[in-house]
Amino acid sequence: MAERIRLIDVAREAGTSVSTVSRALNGSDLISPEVVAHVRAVAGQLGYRADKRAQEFKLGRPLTVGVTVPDLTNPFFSEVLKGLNGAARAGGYRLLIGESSEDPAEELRLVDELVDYSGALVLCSSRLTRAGLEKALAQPVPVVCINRNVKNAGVVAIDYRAASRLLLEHLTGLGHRRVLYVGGPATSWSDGERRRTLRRTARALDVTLDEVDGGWSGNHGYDAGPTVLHSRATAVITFNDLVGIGLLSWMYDNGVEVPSELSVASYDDIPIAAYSRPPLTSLRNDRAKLGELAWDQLTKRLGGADWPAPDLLTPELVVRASTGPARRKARIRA
Amino acid sequence: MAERIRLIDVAREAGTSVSTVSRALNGSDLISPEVVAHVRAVAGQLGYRADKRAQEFKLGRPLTVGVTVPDLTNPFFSEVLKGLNGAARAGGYRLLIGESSEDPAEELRLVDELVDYSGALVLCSSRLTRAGLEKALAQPVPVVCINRNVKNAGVVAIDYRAASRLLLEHLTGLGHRRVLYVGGPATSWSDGERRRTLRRTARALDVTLDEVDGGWSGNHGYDAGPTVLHSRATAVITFNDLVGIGLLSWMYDNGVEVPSELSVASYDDIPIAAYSRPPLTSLRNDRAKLGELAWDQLTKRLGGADWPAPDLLTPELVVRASTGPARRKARIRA
DNA sequence: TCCTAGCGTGCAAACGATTGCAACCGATCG
DNA sequence: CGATCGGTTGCAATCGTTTGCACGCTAGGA
Repeated sequence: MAERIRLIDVAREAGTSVSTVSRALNGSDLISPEVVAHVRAVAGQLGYRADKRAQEFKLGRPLTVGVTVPDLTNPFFSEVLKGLNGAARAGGYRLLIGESSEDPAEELRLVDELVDYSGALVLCSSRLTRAGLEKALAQPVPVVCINRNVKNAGVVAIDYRAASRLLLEHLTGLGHRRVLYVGGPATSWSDGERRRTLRRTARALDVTLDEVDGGWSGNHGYDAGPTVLHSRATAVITFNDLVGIGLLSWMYDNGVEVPSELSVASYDDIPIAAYSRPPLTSLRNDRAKLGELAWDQLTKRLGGADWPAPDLLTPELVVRASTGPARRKARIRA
Repeated sequence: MAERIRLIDVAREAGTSVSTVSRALNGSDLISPEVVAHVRAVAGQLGYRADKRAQEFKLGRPLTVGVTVPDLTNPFFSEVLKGLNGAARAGGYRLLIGESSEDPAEELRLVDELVDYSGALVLCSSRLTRAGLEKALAQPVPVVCINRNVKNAGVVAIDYRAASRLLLEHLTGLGHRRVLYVGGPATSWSDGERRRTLRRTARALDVTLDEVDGGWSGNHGYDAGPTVLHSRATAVITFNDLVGIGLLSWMYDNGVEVPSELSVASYDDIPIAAYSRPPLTSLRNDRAKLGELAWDQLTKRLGGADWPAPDLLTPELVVRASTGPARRKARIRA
């Protein structure tokens, strides 16, 4: 916890002015090589480190990106953060992270706070209301939305149309004609997209699609067990893998064989999807890439360009043991 | 993306000086109530928002806590972050998060960078070498270590002595006399603690303890499958749940019945531990609390006090279906 | 009526860096 | 030998805010 060495300390020690030291350290060509060497030496010896905050303050824009996520503990968001963090760091930026706990009001507060420190904002699966989003976009910094489609902002999202098609075609290929979707949080744009695209594709494939509300966690999936059991569907698609794994667990606990009695498939393919029993059929998407693309859009925009077209990431279906041929008849139990 | 309103703009509009505006807005008692009201009104009307960075710059210490974690996608760390984030925000601080990717050199670089912006540092399960840690502690900001014991720093950790005892007593209670520990990353202090306390407790309980190296992910656990199978242990303790679930998966794929042929238990009890097949016996610890305690230590220290004594969190054993009575004879196969 | 006390307000310095501009130096050229 | 020029260097302003200090005004007491 030593005292901080400032520019002026180096200057005094080197017998020059602060401006000379600043220029020498920043590689200006207006300074004679000997002086540069000398100053560098002195600075090194004193252990001088520029006060980044003062630097950025003087220079203007903060080299910080504010990010909001609904839930830090959700692997989906962790990986997006990982990708974004890596890209931003490579670009000399840092991440200021805020967690909204799935609460739109809290997210709005976060945005308000983050913008004070950030030169740009990334809203990850924003749960904001439309009005809230408007407010966020009115902030004096560029905003990128991940998994939410908005005008006048950068947009990076998963191609849910392709995703839903992959899922439903896989299931129809196995003979399923009646599919149940266990949904996510009502505030989630991507849940809406999943529903919209599923409905549309179901119609095209002549599949009957039912929907029930769920949530975003394993518990939500577990709790949906009874409802799923009493539905007439032979296959279930869950909002995400956490819900899917929770549902599998309920099925196991209640003696329902997967996939012989019921097929389960899901979105996201988080790492543990491969380790559930049975391993979960899911849609792999490159979440880290989502973060990287968000950063790309941001740099373009910060570079003065207009917002690029939305980046859509096409997922890939990973078929595992949780899906299989449809059983012949509806099971009636309990 | 409108122009920023500064203090001077408000002053001009209100017909006073910047100092008056500043004082009025900050609630100084040196200003007459009418002026305060007027200034407040004007500021509100103009939509003035203080430039936090300028403010903090002037005021000194940054209201930011730098945090390092080995891996953002590990649920353990996500939850610690969640707790820390909540506590810090409540205290008016923000989190600047860095991910070291389990790499000590990268962690050192991160520390170096984070101190430029932070008034305090939290190292979460630091993978730093001893020398690296020395350097980190030499930084001009207070440092708290989570799950790593260091002098001259705040320390918050899980009580591994209690943890290992709970695990081994549970297993010996089921008749196991030979236990294998599948270890974590070599750079992990907590892996060292797990080993140390397991050995010690094993000696006390007259249990034979073998050890093999593993890692921190599901893949590491899966890969350890063959080694585990060929060992003479009837029960396995894994470094964490991810490793444990990976191992369970290998056992399943290779027809080894858990727990009848082999018991598996682990540390941490992350949410999905309850949803593995079979559900994993594990040690529940309040990870969010780790983050909160780290913040508590920090505030005390920032308040001028010395570092408090280390906080030790005692975990609780959650017995699930992955552990059962020891089989009678060593299985010899393959 | 004059002095003083005290409240309210504004000026200016400060935080630590960057940078435009002016000044100064020696050397070169006319 | 003096003017000029190119190459270095330092002075001072600046970013947006807070705050010590001094100043002016009003009111109250002598």
